[in-house]
Amino acid sequence: MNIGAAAEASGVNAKMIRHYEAIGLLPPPARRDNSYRDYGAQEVHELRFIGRARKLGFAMPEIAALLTLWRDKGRPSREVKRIASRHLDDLEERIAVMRSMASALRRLVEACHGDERPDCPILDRLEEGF
Amino acid sequence: MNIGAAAEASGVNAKMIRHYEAIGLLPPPARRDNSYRDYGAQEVHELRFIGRARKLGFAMPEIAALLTLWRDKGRPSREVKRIASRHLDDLEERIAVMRSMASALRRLVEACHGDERPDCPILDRLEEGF
DNA sequence: ACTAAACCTTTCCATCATGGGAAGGTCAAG
DNA sequence: CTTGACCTTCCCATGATGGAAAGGTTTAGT
Repeated sequence: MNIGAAAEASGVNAKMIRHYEAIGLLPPPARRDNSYRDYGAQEVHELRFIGRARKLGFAMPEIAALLTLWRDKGRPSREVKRIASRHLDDLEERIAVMRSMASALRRLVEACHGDERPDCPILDRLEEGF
Repeated sequence: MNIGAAAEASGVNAKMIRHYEAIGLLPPPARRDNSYRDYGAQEVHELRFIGRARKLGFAMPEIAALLTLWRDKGRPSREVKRIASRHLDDLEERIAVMRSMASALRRLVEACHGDERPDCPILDRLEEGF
């Protein structure tokens, strides 16, 4: 299977597949005589795994760790849970930050009359920082 | 006022001040004989504005637009409100995405017993994608 | 007056995930 | 036999941030 077909089958585009190989996330695949990369079902399976982990917002080092654990059929689930929990904490932290940004902004937007007059609580806030 | 002092006074570090100048967000400041950048109260005021906008999560193009409006004392608040509203929508969209990531992950983490046994719903989910 | 520290300058490089584009080789269908 | 759709590698760009080098200047301490 060429890289384009593997991309299609896995949902990870060809550019990214090469990238994941370059950063060592994936082992270099077999090459055909024409030097084209050649992928099989297993590789596509791993690519799918990566794609799903990205959709859950895992960063690349975390994905690398999860992938290693996934390949190791005897891994302790403790390890996996630890990585996922840490990521979850991180996500929740970032959500909290964004929520506080959003609520501050929402108050300002609601307070701004938004017409042709120049006075605006949004700019006041950015100016004064109160 | 040297760049270091302006950084201290505004809370925006010197590296970033030069960067904002380089991307055209700030006009090039006066230079002293020694070619050091020379800042006054107005510049520090603008830097503070930028810092606060960053804290509210505005992206640089948005900040550039807000800064232009802020400088224009006769701007219609409508413009400002429009930019802020759009950013707010964007923030809320991203929060929603992250919340759905987090809740999916939370369910998985809770379902994983996290001991020395190898079976793990987190990996199952990444594998199967159900 | 000399020296060392603490500034300042520019320029280059790196991050992280993603992708555009060039230049060139290969393959399949018309 | 040409055309178009692949593939290859390599370089560059993003956005916000910062590290580091190599060099000039100012300030403080002796």
